[in-house]
Amino acid sequence: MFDNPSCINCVFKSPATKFLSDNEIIQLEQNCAVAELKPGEKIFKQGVFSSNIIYLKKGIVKLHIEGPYKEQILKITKGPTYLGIPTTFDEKYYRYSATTVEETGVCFINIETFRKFVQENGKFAYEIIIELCKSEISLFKKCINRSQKNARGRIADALLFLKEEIYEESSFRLPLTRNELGDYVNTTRESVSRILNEFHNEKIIKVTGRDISILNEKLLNIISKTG
DNA sequence: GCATTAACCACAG
DNA sequence: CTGTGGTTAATGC
Repeated sequence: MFDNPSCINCVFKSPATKFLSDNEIIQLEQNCAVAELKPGEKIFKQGVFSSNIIYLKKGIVKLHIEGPYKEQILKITKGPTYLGIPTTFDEKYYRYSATTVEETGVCFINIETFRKFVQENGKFAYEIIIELCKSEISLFKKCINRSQKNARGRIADALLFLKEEIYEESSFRLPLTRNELGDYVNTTRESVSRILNEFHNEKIIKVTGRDISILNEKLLNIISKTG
């Protein structure tokens, strides 16, 4: 499952690691483990001692948290990106979980090594900050989406997000079950089912099981804004 | 009151 | 894991 990585020649090198010196790259290689994960595998789990920063090279991942009543999917993200910085850098335990939703390549990076790069290499640190900023802004959007829109609007928003930010195509296969999509946009699986069917009947999207094609993006945009 | 929205429940593929 | 129908509670004219 684990291989010794060759970071210098990695084709998935992150913007941040491009600023590492040769010496630092060697340190990275010595303090990092690579793994290929199948869909549905946990990368890390809420409540467990956190000791690694994860670099997601490729693949799609859901970040989720066990709330007082039910599961909440916080965000869906794809590589290349780092995972777990907020919960590993300054916290003892993972405050949320990360689970793959498709074939995924990850690197587990020792937190002390990562911390050292941030402290000693300004350009590296700058790239990390940029990524954290983007993530926070995107979460602000989701916050508004979840709290100020009706169910149709929230689902429309999620479909547009998947199209634009994840797949970059109008047709894609839902990475989540209806239930999980509900956990993502704060609704029930029944409502997700019904609304996807409504969109289908209104010729806004084409739904075949988990396969989605967006037919009328303009209308979907309007729905995502107004419900 | 009346309509709309969405959650909850139950049952069936 | 999904889809559907009935019911119910909350909210807004």
